[in-house]
Amino acid sequence: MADVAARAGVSRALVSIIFRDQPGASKETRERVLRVADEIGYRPDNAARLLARGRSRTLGVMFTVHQTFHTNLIAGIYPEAERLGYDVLLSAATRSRDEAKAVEALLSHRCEAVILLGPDAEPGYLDALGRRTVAVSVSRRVPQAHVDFVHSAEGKGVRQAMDHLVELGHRRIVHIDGGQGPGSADRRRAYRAAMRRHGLQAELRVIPGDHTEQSGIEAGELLLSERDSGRPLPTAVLAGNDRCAWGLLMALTRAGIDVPRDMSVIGYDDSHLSHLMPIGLTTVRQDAALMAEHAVRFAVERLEDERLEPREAVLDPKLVVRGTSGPVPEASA
Amino acid sequence: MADVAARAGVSRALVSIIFRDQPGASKETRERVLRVADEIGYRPDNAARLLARGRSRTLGVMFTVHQTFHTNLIAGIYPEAERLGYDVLLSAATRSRDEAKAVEALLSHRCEAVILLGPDAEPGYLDALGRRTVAVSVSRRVPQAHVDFVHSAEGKGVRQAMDHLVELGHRRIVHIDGGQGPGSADRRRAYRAAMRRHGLQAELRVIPGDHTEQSGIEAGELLLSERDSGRPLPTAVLAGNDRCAWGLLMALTRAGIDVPRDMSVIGYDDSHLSHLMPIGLTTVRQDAALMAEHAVRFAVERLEDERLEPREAVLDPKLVVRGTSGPVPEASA
DNA sequence: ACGCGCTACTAGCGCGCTCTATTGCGAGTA
DNA sequence: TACTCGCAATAGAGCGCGCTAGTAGCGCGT
Repeated sequence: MADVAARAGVSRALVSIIFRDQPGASKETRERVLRVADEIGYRPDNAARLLARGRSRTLGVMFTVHQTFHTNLIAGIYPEAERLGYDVLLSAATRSRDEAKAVEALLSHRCEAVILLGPDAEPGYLDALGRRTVAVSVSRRVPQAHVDFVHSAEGKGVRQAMDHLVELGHRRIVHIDGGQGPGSADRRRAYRAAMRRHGLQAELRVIPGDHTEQSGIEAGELLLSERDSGRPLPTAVLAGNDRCAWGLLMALTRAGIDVPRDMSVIGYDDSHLSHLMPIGLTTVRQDAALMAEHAVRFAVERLEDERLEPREAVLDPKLVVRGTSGPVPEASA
Repeated sequence: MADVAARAGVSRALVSIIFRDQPGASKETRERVLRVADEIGYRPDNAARLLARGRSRTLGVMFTVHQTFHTNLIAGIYPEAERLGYDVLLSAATRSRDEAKAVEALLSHRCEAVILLGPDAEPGYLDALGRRTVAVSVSRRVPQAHVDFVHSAEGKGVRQAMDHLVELGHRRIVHIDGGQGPGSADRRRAYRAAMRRHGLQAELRVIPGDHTEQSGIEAGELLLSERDSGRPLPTAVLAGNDRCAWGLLMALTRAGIDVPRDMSVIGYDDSHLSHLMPIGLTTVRQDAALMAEHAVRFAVERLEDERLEPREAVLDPKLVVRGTSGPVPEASA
């Protein structure tokens, strides 16, 4: 920076002003300085900036490798952060690197706030973290922790999906559970409520699973083996998420079950998987871009007004009807 | 830090020494300082450290959202970097944020080197970047650029896969291409060479595609529609990668084609997708952990010895035989 | 008595930048 | 002429740390 100043015949302070796009420099000087900087390849050093500013204007994002939905969120976080003048730093939690470690890395790089994508940490940790810094939890609600929450109204999404299936004449509707995954508890509860509301409590059935393709495959194999021993297949399945639905479809297709003719399948997330099958997966869309936008806004607003208390955003998901849901099979109608 | 020093009754310098785990402080003082620091919640500020040190000991990693293989690499980068005493910062390229932008973010945060996972940028840019800083390209080879390369011997992997298929009696082997994707050109070339070597040049066929499930589905539909107009199906397909293989399997299974009875399918990457089908996907494993390790080592070694020239690591991939490859169908034998 | 080497600790500069306060200067006003 | 005003530009402190060059104290041998 000093070099640039010397070469352009101005003070370092003026160079600083120019690189911060602040008023206080004439057009000509501005251009000259920028040109000189370009010539000698000068680029402002962020670390020093942060240090001098006291504020880093940087948001940290903790995510989990292998979670497809997280990548959608990340894609949505960048533009919103940029719009609000914040920088974004990413840190991944992996098998050998737990969430706390990923968060520490962010904090030590002076992130002013952390956005946690589907955190799996215990409530006590989240609460402590939320009191030490501004934290936002996406996709996971932990009411007792001092952090913002952004998630979708799981209940509403499930209800829409269930209403859709019932309207198509389905009665034997099974739910494959998402286990400990974010939102699963709410989805399970909403499934149960919907079954009761439609007078189908006798048909209610939850198959344990998790948010992986593997659990969909296993659930499918379970259902198929049951069919072989006489129990009728359900006419519709509400999967815990898209990956699970995808695994289920795999198992069904292999067994010659035609979806949606013989069975309807509904996923959850509207991830990129949904578009893969030629017929498309009927699923519940969680608007990742909107969730990301809220998460960033919550963080930034709390940073800029310390008195603000953590808030909660519950976004409405939307049923996206594609090819894997259809009327109930003739035989069962 | 000054607070800690005051509270512990020592100088700032000593606190600094203790937090850097350097010799020069007695056991008792060390413990006392650490205890005090813990009490007032002090944690060293990385940004200031970097600034003062001149060296950041931080590696930047640019990756692309939605690339499953990248997440495996990331998981492998962390432990190796930690082992060598380096910190890791992640920056994602998305639809609205190109690679250059992601790299700039890393550089402005004082990363000493950047590791580019499957970069898609043009050679000129890579070369310029490689001269400005230490850069490592993983999965993509751009010989004319001044950067290290880590990739796997695509040719060897393809050859193993082809030998495996030929040994099983296959002759009509089609390759679905990976388009511009990293490694595709080599894989395509190796496929051609293998076909010729086995005297199958007459059967040689490359279907254009890319590294997505969608392209696998489309290729599958193409093959099926050709069958309907009389052209026999290939007995085996070598897909551009696992995602493509997965899409192909989807299309085939839907059409009642049994894999591997009617057709063999081989993927590439050994991503987590490979384990999803009950029978498992025969694929070529690229050892992500090993690639990550090499990438980190290349970067670090070049950082610590400026005279070092960029190097290239070509890792041997390994064919993993699972359930989607089998002997050629009776009728075609 | 002296120097010597060792450990435990400290003073204080500087990393590259931001920011507040201040100066210089030409134009507008009374 | 004397003044205020506004703009362009600058001086200089300081952000939180690392690091070099020290100092103080102590046991040792001569």
